[in-house]
Amino acid sequence: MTDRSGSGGHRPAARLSKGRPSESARPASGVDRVFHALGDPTRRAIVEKLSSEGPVSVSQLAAPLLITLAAVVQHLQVLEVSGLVRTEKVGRVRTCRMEPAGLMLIEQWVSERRSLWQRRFDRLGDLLAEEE
Amino acid sequence: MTDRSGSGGHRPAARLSKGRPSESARPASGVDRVFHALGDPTRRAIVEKLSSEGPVSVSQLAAPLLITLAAVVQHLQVLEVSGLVRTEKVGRVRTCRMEPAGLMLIEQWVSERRSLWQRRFDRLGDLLAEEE
DNA sequence: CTAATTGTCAAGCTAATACTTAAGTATTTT
DNA sequence: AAAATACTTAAGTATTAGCTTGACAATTAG
Repeated sequence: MTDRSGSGGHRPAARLSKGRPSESARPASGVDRVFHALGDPTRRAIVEKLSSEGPVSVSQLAAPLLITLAAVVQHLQVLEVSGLVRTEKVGRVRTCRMEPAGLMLIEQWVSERRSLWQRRFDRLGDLLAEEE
Repeated sequence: MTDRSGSGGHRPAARLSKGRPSESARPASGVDRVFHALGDPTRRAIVEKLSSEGPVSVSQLAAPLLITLAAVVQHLQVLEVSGLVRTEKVGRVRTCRMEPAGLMLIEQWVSERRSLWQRRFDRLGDLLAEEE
């Protein structure tokens, strides 16, 4: 999985229209995809199900969610592209499983936020100590 | 910050319309709000900026993002409700800062996913060992 | 072989959303 | 006091997206 942390490219050049801006021309990074994927409650529920109950079929995902197969397939597509889920079709059954590695980008991003913030916090502490 | 992990309540009763379902009547949990907030690249960029550069004003957030103040204010609202950001107005300037505690829900969620998955993985390992 | 099951794909529908503008308020500077 | 600055709020706009239906294909069961 290509690892391009950061939120680059979300701001295109000056826009000419008043409505919602269309998606950036810049390809989405790994982090973009993962956070986008988990930004939806249904998709989070899918990942949760796969982590706790293991590999299940598309139908088995759809049932408790009370949504159509087609809706599930759409979500799975997003999850697969993000690297959080892997699916495999054997016969007419597609089995879905969670990819734990997919969570690493999130952890890294959070970790980075923390350490950058901590660094600033510490610097402030030093400044205050200096003034005494 | 109320801590209600999990993705409950995203699936309402049988729907009567074909369009996108409207938001669940059930109140969004902390995790819902945090993931929803970070599901947007602009909001992630805001959090990144606050973590690395420290407290900045609304204007200072808007400038590099090349979006209007009003847009930033909308994003800040989402971020504040999620607990990731805190703002404070002194005079005419509103200063925004990152709340590191807001990241904990994410870490917990990811952590849970990992351990549940790992548990299943280990169980499978035991089964296979048993068969030999 | 037919019927049932599982999934796929395309198109449509409706709600959400990320931005804008415009008008206004409050504070600070000149 | 007037002008400039920083923000706020409401309403509008265009795009995205999460769901559905309908038609179809492939596999399995009877």
